[in-house]
Amino acid sequence: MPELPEVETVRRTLEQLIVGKTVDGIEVLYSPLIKRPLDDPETFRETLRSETIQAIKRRGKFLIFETDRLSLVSHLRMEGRYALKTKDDLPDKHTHVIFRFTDGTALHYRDVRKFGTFHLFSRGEEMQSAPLLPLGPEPLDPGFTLDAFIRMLRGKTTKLKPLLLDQHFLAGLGNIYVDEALFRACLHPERPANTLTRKQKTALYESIVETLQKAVDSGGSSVRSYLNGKGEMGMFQLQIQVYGRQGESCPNCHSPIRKKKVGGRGTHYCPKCQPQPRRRSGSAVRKSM
DNA sequence: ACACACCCCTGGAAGC
DNA sequence: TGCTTCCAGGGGTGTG
Repeated sequence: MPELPEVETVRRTLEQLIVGKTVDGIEVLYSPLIKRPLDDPETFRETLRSETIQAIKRRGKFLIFETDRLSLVSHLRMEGRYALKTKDDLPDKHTHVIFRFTDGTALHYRDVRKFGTFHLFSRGEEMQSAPLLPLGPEPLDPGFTLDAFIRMLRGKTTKLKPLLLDQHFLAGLGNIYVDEALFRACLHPERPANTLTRKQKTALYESIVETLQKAVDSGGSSVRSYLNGKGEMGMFQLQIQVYGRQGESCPNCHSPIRKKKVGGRGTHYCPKCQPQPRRRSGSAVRKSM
C-alpha cells in the first residue's frame, strides 16, 4: 500500500527512467481505471499520443506526469505498480495500461486490485480540480510548520487515526505511517484531536515529519509487495515498530502490541505507551492551548 | 463537523 | 483436497 514515501520513491525512479521519452501509443486494457475523461479511453489514448514526458511530480499519494500540454494524475491505491519494459514484453493478467514510447520501451501499469485511478488534465488545470484540489498540506513541505499543524488541529474533535488518514486534512499519510507516527508520539489512535496538550501536538508533528522523512530516505517500506519502478524493495520496513506487529512485544516497554479497528481501519498500537483516552467525564474539558 | 455503511476488486486466509 | 465465505484497504459517495 504505497503511501507518501513509497510514491515519492516511485516518482524518483520514474524520473530517471522515462523523463524525455515520447509517447508512441497507449493501450488501455481495463478502462474503468480512467476516471477523466470518464468512459472515454479513446480520447485518453489519442490525447496522450506524441506527448513528451517533461517531469514527474507528486502531490500527496498522487503521481503527476507532465508533458508540454497535459498533466496525467495517477494514484496507485493499494497495489498499483509501474515497470519499464521493452516493446516485446507481454502484459500479464494484471497489467491494465501500457504507455509505449518511441524508443521501443514501454511503461506497464499493473494493479491486481484494479483500484488505481488516472485523471487526465490540461497542464495546470489539475491543481484546480479534484482529486488534487481538496488535498491538505504536504507534510514534508517547508510550509508545513508546527504552528500550521496546531492551527489545523483547532476545533477537530475527530479521533487522531481517522483524522490523520484524511487526505483533506494532511496529504500523504496512510495506514502504516499513521500507526507509526502515533506510536512514536505516544498517542492513542482514538484520542480526540482537540484534547492534545501543546507538548503532545509538538510530539505528533515531529513524529509525522520525522517518520515520513526517514521512510523517504530509506526508499519506502516493502510491506505487501511494494516495489519501486525498477522492481527494487524499500528498506523502511526494518524500522517499523508497530504496524503488522500485533502480539509482538513493544520495542519500548515489551507489552504486547495490540490490533483493533479504529475508524474502520486495522490499527496497531501499544496499550501501555499509548494509553487509552479517558472517557468523557462530563466535567470541564481542560484547555488544550 | 463527524460517524458510518457501502462500493470498487481480488487474492489469500479461514471455515467447512 | 477442494469448495465457499470472509476480509483488507484508499478514497469517493451517500445517509444519518
